[in-house]
Amino acid sequence: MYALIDGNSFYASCERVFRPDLRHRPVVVLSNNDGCIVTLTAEAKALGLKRGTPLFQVKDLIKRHKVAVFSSNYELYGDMSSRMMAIIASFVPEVEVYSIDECFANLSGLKNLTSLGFEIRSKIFQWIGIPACVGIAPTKTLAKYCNHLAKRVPALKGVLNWNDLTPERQKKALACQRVGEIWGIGAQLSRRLEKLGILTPLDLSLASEGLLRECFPINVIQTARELRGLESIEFEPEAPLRQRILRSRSFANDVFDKNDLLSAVTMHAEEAAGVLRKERLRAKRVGIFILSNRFKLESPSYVGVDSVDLGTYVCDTPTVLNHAVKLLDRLFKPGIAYKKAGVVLEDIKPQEETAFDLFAFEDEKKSTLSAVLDDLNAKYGSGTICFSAVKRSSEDWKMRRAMKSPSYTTRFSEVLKV
DNA sequence: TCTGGGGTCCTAGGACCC
DNA sequence: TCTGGGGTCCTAGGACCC
Repeated sequence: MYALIDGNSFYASCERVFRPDLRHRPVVVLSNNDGCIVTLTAEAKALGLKRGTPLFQVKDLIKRHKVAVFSSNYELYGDMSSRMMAIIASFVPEVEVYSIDECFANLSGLKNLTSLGFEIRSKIFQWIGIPACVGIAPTKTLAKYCNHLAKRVPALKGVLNWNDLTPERQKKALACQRVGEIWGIGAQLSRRLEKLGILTPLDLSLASEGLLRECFPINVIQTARELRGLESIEFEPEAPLRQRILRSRSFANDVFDKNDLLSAVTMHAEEAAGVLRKERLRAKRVGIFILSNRFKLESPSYVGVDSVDLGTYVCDTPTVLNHAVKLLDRLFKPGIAYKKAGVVLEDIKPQEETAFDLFAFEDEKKSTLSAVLDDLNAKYGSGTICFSAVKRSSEDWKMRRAMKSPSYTTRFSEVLKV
C-alpha cells in the first residue's frame, strides 16, 4: 500500500505560515519574473482566478478583491518542503519525494492506515503549519487519485483510504471525475480517449487492453492497470540519477545587447556548474539556448540552440563557462529582441564514475578554484563572488521579483520579528 | 533490374508531470 | 507594458554496423 501526501496550495500555504493575517484571504504566488499565477488558494480560485493566467490580465480583479500577491520565493518553499518530507519520513519506512510539495510513502508492514494518514496530516499542520491531504491505495496512480478526491470532498477531512471503500463505492469514486484528472493523462490523451467513449477513470479501468495497445503508448496501458489495482508503476525511494541540469530565465525587458546575454549565460553557467558540484556529479556536454520574444509578433523570431561534447567529464565553472560563451558567439544574431537564455548540462555521471584526464593538469587547479568560490558564496551569501561578466551589463536581463517575501527560515537577517 | 535481416545509437519532437 | 522553469519518458526516423 502507498500513500500520496501533498501540501495544499503549497507555495501560498508557505507564505501564510508567516502571515497569519492572510489565513482567510485569497493568496496567489507568481512564476519567476512575476509573469503568471502558479499557485492559488481556494479563496482565490473562488474568485475565478486560474493557474497559468498572466498577472497583467487579472490586475483589476486582484485589486478589487484585495488578493495577496507574492513573487516566488524558492528559498522558503524548498526549506519548508524538506521539513515536511522529514516529518513524513519519521512515520513510514520509505519515502519517494516526487516534487517540491508531494511524496509517495511506502506503507508496507504498517497497520491502521487511515488513522496513520490523519496522524501524519495533523503533525504536518501542527509542526510547520502547512495543510496537507493524504490518499492511500494499493497503487501509486490510485493513491494519487484518492488524494485528488480527498482535496475536493470536504466530508473526507483530507484523508481517503481506497480500501475503506466497498467495491460499489470504489466504482462510484472512479466514475465521478473526468479521465483527464488521472495522473499521466493530460489534455491530449484525454481528448483522444474521450473520442473512443472513455470519459471517466472507471471507463479507462474497464477498457480492453487490446484496444488501448492499438491506439495509445505504453504508459496509458500501465495507468489503466494501476486503476484496476495492479501495480505497474514502480515505487522509487532512491532518486534516479538526474540526466540533465537546466538553468534558464526570461528577462524582465527585451534584450538586444550581446553583453546582457553574456551576463545571463554566465550566471546560468555558474549556477549549473554549482549544482554539479553540490550533487557530486560531472557532465560531458554543455549547451545553451537563446530565444526571441515569442509574444512580439512584429519582430523576427529566433531560436538559437547548440551544444558541444567536451570529451571529458567536468564540474568546474571556468570550463563550463568557457564553452557556454563560445556557443553564444556562434548563436548570437544582432537585431533580435531576446527574451530568454539558458544553459543545459547533459551526459551526466557521478564524480566517482568519471576519470580525470591524466594529462590535464589545469583540471585540478580549476576544481580548487571552484570549490573556494562555493565556500565563499556559502559563507557570505550567494553572489558574493562571481565572474565579472555577470556585472558588466544593463539591468534588462535580470528577473522581476517585486513582491518577494523574506527568507524567513534560511537567513538570520530575515527571521520574523515578533 | 533485382536488392535481407537484425541490431544499436542518436536526435528531434511530442506529451506528460509539478 | 506585462505571458515561468525544470524535469522525464516515449516514439519515429535516420545513420550506421555486421
